[in-house]
Amino acid sequence: MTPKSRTARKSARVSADHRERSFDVAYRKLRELIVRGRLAPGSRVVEADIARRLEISRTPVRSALHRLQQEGYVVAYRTTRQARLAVAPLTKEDSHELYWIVGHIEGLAGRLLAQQDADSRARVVERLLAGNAELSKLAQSGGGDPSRIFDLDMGFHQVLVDSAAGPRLSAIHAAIKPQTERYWRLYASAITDQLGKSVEEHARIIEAIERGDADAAERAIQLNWQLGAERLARVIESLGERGSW
Amino acid sequence: MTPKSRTARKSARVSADHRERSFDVAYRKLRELIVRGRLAPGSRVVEADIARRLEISRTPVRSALHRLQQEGYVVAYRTTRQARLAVAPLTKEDSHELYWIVGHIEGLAGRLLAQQDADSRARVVERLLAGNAELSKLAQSGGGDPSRIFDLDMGFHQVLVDSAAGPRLSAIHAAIKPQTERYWRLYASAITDQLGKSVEEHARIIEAIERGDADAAERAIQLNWQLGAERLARVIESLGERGSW
DNA sequence: GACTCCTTTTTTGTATACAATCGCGGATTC
DNA sequence: GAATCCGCGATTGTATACAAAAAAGGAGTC
Repeated sequence: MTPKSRTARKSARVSADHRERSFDVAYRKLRELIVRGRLAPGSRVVEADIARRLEISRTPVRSALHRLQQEGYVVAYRTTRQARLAVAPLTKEDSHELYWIVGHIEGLAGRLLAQQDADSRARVVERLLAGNAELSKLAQSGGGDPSRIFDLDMGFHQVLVDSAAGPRLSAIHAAIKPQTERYWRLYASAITDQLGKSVEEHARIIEAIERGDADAAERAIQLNWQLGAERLARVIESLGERGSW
Repeated sequence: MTPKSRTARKSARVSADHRERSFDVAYRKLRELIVRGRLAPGSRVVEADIARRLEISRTPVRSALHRLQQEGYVVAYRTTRQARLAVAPLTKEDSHELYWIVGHIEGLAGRLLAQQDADSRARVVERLLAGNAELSKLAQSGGGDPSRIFDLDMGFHQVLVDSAAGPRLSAIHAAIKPQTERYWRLYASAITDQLGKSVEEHARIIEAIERGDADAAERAIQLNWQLGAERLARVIESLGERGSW
């Protein structure tokens, strides 16, 4: 019964014949569970449990877990012949490494973007300005729900990468960047307080891209993430590590 | 018969009870086949074929292929419900993106290294100097077999990463860096001609690390890879793309 | 009570069966 | 001859059975 009774397939979507591979479903759902914190940092991950929970067999779950492990959402301990997996803990050291890596990856994308021709840059700059203006509004009004802020910030960085990065850079960014959301969520309230600073940093990024200054663009993006890591570290320091175990 | 007759296991290594998971064996062997060019760039990769060739079942082969795909050794086309895999082609654009990414990843490691205390740095510098001296000797004598040169160069970069990078940075580097070997091998003769330049660039990296100048160290490492990409691009230009299809 | 040894249970890794999908070639039609 | 459709072999994705390994528990000993 567990793995979706096979006869009941005709009842699936008729029009959008768009059946996703269970592998992808498992990956997406698991990643979401981890990022949203519904799977606690440090907690064991057992293939059979996940399979039951998602109502699929262990096979696609295993594939998804392998990928999540390689990307860093899940870590293995006792890595002898049989691996035991756990949700990656959230620590100050890890957040530091993670933010610096993302800063460098995105910084490289920004460099490539700043090297594009003026027309392409202008189109991107327009979109970046629009997004950052929204953020600025929320920063000044003080309120605004965290998830909206997060979406806007994510959009900003996504535009950077999408408009300049090649397949490799995009893939690395797509694999790593979402992990910053785990830290963001954990300390959301404290971070959104300092939203104004981030908006200001974004403005400098946009300026550098607009005038086609690749070095400056890269440095500005790195600085944004570097300062973000410092802000996060201070919050972690004052609140204590919530997710190490 | 194909998947290793199960009864014949007692005959395996008696002392070193170190049975590697077939998953890991498959990953290692496949990666080696691709890097050494024994699986041609652009050629189809069929699970069952690999399984037969390695004398294991499709299950571990699939796991290995998933990982290789995520790392970029293998690419998927027709990515609808059924993926079809092929060995990643070697192109000028890809080499450019790859080298820049590696330069940034290693550059970050170099930055961290330059920030360590003077004692740690001195120990690392010593190892780097030794390796680079060997390279310099080979560069001046002109001869020297390419694989020795490659090993020395790889060792140099490996020391950089191992002595400073955290788990995430190390993992990314370990996944991506070996792919540069594919390009190296393809144009080995032309590259080794210019070995002297690379040795000189390494020397600047070592200097920066020695005096603890993080910015300079990072820039020097990036420059080494950036110039490497340019040297490679010139060679590809003159010889034509050998592995695109 | 702490330790060791052994048994039982849980969990992972591998092989294999089967179903869904894809791709290619050949037959058919105009 | 070119285009279209059909059907069959090739290939991938999923489920499941089983074996190896690790962990958990329990009896016995000191």
